[in-house]
Amino acid sequence: MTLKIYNTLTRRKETFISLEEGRLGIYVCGITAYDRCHIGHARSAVVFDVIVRFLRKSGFDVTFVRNFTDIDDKIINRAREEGISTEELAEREIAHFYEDMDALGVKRADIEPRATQHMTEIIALIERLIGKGYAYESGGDVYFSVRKFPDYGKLSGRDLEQLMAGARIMPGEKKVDPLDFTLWKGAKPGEPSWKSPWGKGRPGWHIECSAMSMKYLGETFDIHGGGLDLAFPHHENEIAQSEAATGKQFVRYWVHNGFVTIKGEKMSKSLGNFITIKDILSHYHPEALRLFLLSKHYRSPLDYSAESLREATSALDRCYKALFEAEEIISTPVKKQRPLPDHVKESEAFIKGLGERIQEAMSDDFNTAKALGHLFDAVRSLNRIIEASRKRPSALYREVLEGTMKEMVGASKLFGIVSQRPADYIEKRNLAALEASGLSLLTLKSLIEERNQARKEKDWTKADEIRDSLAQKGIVLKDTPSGTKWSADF
RNA sequence: GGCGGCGUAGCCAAGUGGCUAAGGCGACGGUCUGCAAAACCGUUAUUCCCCGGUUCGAAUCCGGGCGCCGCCUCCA
Repeated sequence: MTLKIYNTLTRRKETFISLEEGRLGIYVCGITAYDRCHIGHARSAVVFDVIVRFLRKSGFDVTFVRNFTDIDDKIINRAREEGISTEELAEREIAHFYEDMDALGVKRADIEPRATQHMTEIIALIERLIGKGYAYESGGDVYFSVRKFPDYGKLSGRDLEQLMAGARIMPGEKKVDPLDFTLWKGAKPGEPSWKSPWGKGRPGWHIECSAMSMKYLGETFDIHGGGLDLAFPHHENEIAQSEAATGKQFVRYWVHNGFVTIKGEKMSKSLGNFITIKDILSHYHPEALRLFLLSKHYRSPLDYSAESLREATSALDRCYKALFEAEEIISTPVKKQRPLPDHVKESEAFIKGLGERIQEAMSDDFNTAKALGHLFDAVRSLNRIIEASRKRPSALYREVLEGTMKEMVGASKLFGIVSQRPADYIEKRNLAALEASGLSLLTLKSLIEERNQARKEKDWTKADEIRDSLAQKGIVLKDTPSGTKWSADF
């Protein structure tokens, strides 16, 4: 199946062809380690996590690189505010990042390079640019001469004259041209610094990504990703640095994810309207967050609200509930070998095609929203099979349910959802509800017993009173043929 | 101001020239139930922001409006 990817560079959906057959390299800009991650970071992480899973599932041998920026102005300022070293701060925030990513089920990249561990490569790249006349040293700083790189602006679609209008030379900068950007910053007293041919200093933000991506993936590689806000100037500058140095195309496909907004506005550190991953996960299941983040196409803006997370939770519940019911039926012995109705066979065949439909949707520029729609179609079909097996049990359902469940759980792996055992998911929710209700399991059971006694005596008023009072505490009762069951209010 | 994107049901969201406009959340009716819950079945956009145009045919392409958002400064 051909894979189509929207390439920011060409502004078109293109057929993806890897540089080397069966293998590909992907580099995604990681975080600057100075603060906790918010949902915007979660979106980027989850989107590329799913993209990498999909590429691997499609048969590619993927090398996935995601960096950490562990030295820059923000880190220096924040460390100073907190009275700790930049290393301590970066170390702490990288640990926080892993904590969040592990909770979210985002897999580690194959290589996770840090800027401070690649000074040799960074300095070598800057020297190469100076040697070729694309960069110049000025009073301990090194700058890139934007005007010497004719392709500048090709990614973000701007020309130099437009950029001139907004360009300024900040106090303390020693640029020749306001458009030029920093490759190396001379150290001010008290700042962390590394030795270089231009004196002590530290790298600019853009050069580290060029140096590290090319080190691990080669001078030309397949995919470079990141948030849409990085397209300009960060990625534009990466192209300029890398292509000026090598004379080769830097990246073949540029993939940018859209923003998470809140009340329609971009969520960002600078606006202060962000919600951290940690905060969200204290209220919602990590898989509900993943489902929410994947519910819309990765390039579109995605508006966060508590309501949207609740909806995602309901949708996730729907998946788990269906699988849980299916497991229950499987574990209930049935002797009769009644033949299965045609509609059950149709549903079974339909579910068996799920993986293929998801593959197709994902092959069209990673259309997770469409793919998830297919998953929910399968949930409905599974529920139909469950319904039928409840009406007319047959031992033959066992194999049907096992096969369809396996297909659905297997397909969901791509999205990193439904990864728990359904019984565990349901039980965890139920126990949480029980705890929140303030009742003990014993009390709850005796209340259910009391109600069933009332039901036997057809004292509906009393039975309903008990049920209503439990419902108010978040415990829902269901009277099923196999007895009364309690659960959280899903 | 320059560049880019978006506007599909009550809400979220796929679909970007032709089969009944996916799916989720919610609401309503039915089956089940003592009544419920869950699940299933059905209903919930004769129409895709508005106005023109191209076409045998447009939510989808083109032109013009209106509205919203992003980038142009650090930001996933």
